[in-house]
Amino acid sequence: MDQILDGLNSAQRAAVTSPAAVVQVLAPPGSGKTKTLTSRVAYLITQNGLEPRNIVVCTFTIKAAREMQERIRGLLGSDTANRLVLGTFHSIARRFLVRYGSRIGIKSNFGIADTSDSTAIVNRIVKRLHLTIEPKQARARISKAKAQCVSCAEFAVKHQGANMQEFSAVYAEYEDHLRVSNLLDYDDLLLRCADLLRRFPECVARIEAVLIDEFQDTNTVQYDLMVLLAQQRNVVTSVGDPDQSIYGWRSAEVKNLQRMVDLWPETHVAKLEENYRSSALILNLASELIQQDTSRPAKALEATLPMGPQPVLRQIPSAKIEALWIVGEVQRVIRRTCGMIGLGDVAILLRSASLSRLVESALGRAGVPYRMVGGNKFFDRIEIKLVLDYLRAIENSNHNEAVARIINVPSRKIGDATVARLLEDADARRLPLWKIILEIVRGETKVTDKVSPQAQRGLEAFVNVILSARKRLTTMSSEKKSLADFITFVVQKAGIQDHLKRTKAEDFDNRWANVQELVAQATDIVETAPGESLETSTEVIDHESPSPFQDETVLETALTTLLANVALSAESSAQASDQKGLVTLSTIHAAKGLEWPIVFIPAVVEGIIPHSRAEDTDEERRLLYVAMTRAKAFLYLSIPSRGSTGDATSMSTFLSSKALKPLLANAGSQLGSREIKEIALILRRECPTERALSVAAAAEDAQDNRWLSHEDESESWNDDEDHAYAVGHRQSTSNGRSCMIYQSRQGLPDQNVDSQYGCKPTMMNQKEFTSAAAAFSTKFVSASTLQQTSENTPIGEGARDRPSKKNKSASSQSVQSQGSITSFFGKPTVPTSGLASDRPHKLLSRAPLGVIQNPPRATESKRDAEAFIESKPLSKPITLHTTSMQRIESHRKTLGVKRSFNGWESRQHR
DNA sequence: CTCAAGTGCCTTTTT
DNA sequence: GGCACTTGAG
Repeated sequence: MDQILDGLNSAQRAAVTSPAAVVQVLAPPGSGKTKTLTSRVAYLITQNGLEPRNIVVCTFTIKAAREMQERIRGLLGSDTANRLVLGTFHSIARRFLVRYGSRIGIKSNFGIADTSDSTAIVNRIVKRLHLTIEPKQARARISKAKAQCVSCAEFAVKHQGANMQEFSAVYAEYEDHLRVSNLLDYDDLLLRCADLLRRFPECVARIEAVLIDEFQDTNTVQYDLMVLLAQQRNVVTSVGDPDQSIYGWRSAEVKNLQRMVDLWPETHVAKLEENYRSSALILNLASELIQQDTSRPAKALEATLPMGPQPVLRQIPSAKIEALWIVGEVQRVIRRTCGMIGLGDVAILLRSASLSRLVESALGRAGVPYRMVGGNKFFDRIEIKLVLDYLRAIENSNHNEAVARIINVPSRKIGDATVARLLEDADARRLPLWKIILEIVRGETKVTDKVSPQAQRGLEAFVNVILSARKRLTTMSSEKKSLADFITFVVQKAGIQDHLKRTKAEDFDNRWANVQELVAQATDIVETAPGESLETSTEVIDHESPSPFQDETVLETALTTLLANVALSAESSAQASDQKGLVTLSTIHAAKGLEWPIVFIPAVVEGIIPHSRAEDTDEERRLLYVAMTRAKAFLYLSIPSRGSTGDATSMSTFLSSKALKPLLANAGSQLGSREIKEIALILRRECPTERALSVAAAAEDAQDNRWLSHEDESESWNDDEDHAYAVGHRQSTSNGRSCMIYQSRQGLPDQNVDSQYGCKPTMMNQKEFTSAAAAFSTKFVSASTLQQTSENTPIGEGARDRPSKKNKSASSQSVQSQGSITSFFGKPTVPTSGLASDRPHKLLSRAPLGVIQNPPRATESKRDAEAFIESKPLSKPITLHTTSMQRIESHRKTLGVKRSFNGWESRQHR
């Protein structure tokens, strides 16, 4: 008991120990929301004697679910934690449907249609009905209707316009298609579960308490679901904060907070008002920001931590330099704090996943390992999708979308035209695609007008793959390893390895490694989704109804669970851990509920935050508020004057308020030892010794390594331009002079280099170049070495000798060791994979290397650089080229960036 | 005619 | 990376 209440403040304690059946906790950022919720769970179990397996805990993300489980494990031990019914709304709903769905006509082995499936279905319907509406919009609208519990019949009645008639037709067709295919989409999981619980309350007869995290993000179905789950005892605890409502676009209803109080008038509303996460200055800024929303009720949020370093708002010439600056600042803070702060303490939070590219590139360049959260997932990689689609087709052959996607992958000479005809036929006859294919292969249909002989052979091969896999599925032993074995079998039978070799030659190693990783983790993914208790403790739940999986082999059940967990984006526990010491890149949405000592928010610019397509400005502001309040000690906002496309931008209106100005510094703190001590206090970490700090400070000053390198070897290779060039700009560390390096494709001095940096480029041959380099007492890699390196390093080689960032090939290492400036030329993979493989490095062989000597203090460029570093406005913006994904990939390869199940690191999306 | 491969456009946020 | 569209090979 003491252990549960220990370390809670009075408000938290009041909420945790409240005798009221219904408790609504209003918990602003950093006020101990999770702590309160987990303590409440513990309290209900130990004090009120509730059974763990009769308690439902709903979160919105897998991450939150896992975190919750960890915390409860810490309080009550694994046994108890594992017995809770804990997970995302969707996963809990799925579990109920698997168990009891048969009562409302849902087969227990239903599949889950993900967004791409839904889109494909709607697409085909729209085409088939020759409608004019936009499929994507239609899909979004269906999802919205479902989230608000509007069935298609209701919708048709409510909306009578011509456009709406079309839409209702699509809605109806869509529902029909899902039903026929034995599929449920994300909204169905919730909707049908609510349906089930409404009609068969006995399914939740045993539920003694329901706890909801991030309650402000519930939509109508989820709210209904909460009420229905709790209908037996009406014991509910919700935790939320209207200020952090950022899912309005997903039909979240903040007014559910009020609905809850209206429904249960005895609700005890508990307000938490003390923040334990962020420094006082960060909190000041965030509060000031959120108060711009005048419709919002005033609210107290008190800082409990010292002031800390002032939050920074940085104006930066371009998005590219912004990325470089972020990396530089990360490294500076880490150096200055002598290891008190590490890479794992850093998060870069983005409004949209697509903003990550430049940052990734800069991190990659600097050799900083990172991981990504949000955005596209591991499971969205094309090769993973492929394997999963095979598995889905095997598990449920009615899954038209999966079948259609794999039918000609690897190529079986079945073209798009054939597939389209087959699909059309399937739709017309209301039969699954698979049945049509079977008919053709078995010769039951005359096909000459539909399918060419070669396509016929292809179909036969395809059917063979699926059928033999299915046979295997029902006959294979059901030992622990068998799921992995089964997937391996499917991959072999389908010829996926060869297919990847053929189509993804340059990246085969990576792709194949991904497939193998999926195989390796399959069992883990099935087993480690938190709180599978509804399934595992079947004996206790339900005596009268037989196990839904009665007719299936263990292996089939495992496969079904694997696919469901994948669709609900579970990650294996192995992937979830093992990510310490990496910088985190995340969307702001995915960062909710998390915290880091250092937070960067790039591109706080009109059009991005608030997003140009956002409908609700206040929600965009709350988004920025959520992002800011993730920070414990350091908060950096930045605004590039030019976006990645080079067009001018303006500061976000959220920041232009006069009230915010005095709260923001324009450059990072100097980090004197007094400040660092305060930071140690904020982070509750041990402060480095005075001595260590002064050594670090001295080293920093002596090194005076604050030059930003604008060098950009790979990005500047741009065939579309007359002057593909690369520019380096760095102060030599040993003699204090600065120099510039450039490389021109034509071997001509480059006008851009000239005007941008305000100094004359000097052309040199290789020999002159080398001696010029020596004059800077820095060794340069020679052009010939470079060429050799490139040739000796086959494309894709970097991937083979992973893991870890130390996997730079030997040649690269020797180059790197020659001095700081060589890192510019020193990465063999840059020329190697930056260029198309069929023209091996001809640009390089033609290009002379040059050094431009830059007389100390004389040039505009130097003033620019200095001004930038001293954070005075630049006299002239420096434009650099935009980057491309391919090149980022090559950086990642060079670095051996960790693959992450939850990563963008490869952003293929199907 | 069919299919494969290439080009040029676009890309908010998530279960 | 997806999608619509074009081009070239068989």
